[in-house]
Amino acid sequence: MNLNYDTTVGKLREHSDHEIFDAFLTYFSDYTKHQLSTDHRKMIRDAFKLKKISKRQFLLREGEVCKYISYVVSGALRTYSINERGQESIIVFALEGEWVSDWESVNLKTPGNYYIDAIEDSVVLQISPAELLSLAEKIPAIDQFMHLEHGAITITTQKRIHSAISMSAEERYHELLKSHPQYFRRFSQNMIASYLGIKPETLSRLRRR
Amino acid sequence: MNLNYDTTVGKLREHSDHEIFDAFLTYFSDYTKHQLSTDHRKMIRDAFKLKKISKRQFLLREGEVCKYISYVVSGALRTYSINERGQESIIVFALEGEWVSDWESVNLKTPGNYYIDAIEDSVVLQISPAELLSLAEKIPAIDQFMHLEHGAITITTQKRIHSAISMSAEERYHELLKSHPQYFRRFSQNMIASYLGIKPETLSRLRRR
DNA sequence: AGGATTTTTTGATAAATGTCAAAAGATAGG
DNA sequence: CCTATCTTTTGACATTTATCAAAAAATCCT
Repeated sequence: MNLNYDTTVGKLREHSDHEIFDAFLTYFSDYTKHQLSTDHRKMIRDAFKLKKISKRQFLLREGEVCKYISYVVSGALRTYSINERGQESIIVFALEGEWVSDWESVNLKTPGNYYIDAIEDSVVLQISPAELLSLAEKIPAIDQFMHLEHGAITITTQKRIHSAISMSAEERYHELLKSHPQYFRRFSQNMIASYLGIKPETLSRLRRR
Repeated sequence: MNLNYDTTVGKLREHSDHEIFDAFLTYFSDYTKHQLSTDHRKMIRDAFKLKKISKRQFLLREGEVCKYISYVVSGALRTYSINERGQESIIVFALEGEWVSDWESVNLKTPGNYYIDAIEDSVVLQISPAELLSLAEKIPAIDQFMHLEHGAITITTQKRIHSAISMSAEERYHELLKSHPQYFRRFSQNMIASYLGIKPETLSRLRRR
């Protein structure tokens, strides 16, 4: 469906596909403290689809049914919506080591309301929820990994909801500075504002203080 | 630690503990389409602790380490925080069939920032995350149940974040009316306002239109 | 039922944030 | 290196939401 940018984007050639999968497998066998048999490693390799996307390329558009959950190997992506007035709101940033998807669309198989695109040239590993569940049934490490990941995602979202409903724009800004200083290095202020749910002008004024 | 209100709250006597567990087991063997062996049913019964709490009683206070994940059998609870200015913000409502916990505290075993209390007389089934994981390892139905529940929770929180950062108070109010009309029947406007992240006065004014 | 308590509404005003327009500054690509 | 484009800042003003106080309405308790 999307072009494969391998041939045009030099940076994406830095690591071979083999090295990427290897790093991924090592990462999460460490994470779960399970040994992975050669057999299991092969099953995992076969189940995930490696995808390289360049800056501004889309993984998903509004109205499409989201087919995959994507693990970010490198780079940065965002999930965002655009409302009737043309206003963009960034729901999540996904950096290396994080998962991204339109969770409603991918679970319910309904057309989604979100766009997902790459903020930087990125590499992701994609898998459908059904395949992931089936892997989890066969490979305990994957099963455990999913439980752990879910726990981590739930913590993050609980915090985000808390800050969105209980803090002023200024407090949210300061909290984000503390909790995610990387965001300010990697993303434009327009994007930070959109993530905080405020206008770029407001963010600019908060910063002046 | 907490008093058991069985003897004082008539309403809580409507169902015997046995009936409650039975309904719970049936509910989720239906949900997961797995048959539960007598053995597995017993293991689940033993792992979950039934707790009856009356209106305004706390399941968790700020500063405590949250020990349990609670499945709401009947009634309604809320998770909320109180900031420096004494301002209450409701992070989630949990009705029958939903799970409630301070996810950060319970997963990281750190003192939490939230209160959890009962809005109505309620019955919950409690289990520690460690025990739940260990059950999941032994009982496929539980394992599958957790994966499904996590999926559902992720959908809900994604929606909540979206509405919190991309909508005005008025839009959030109308959305909540559509998505959760039960809330308006069961909870005071003070609580609805706190859930929407606005003042009760503002909610009252939105309603007038 | 009746008084106490809590919740909801209303009004006047203040504070926070948004809107629109334009300038200044930064960045990307030829 | 220069121009076109995009991002950030600033200003004037509009709108939304909060704050504080008090009245009205609903609910709780005995």
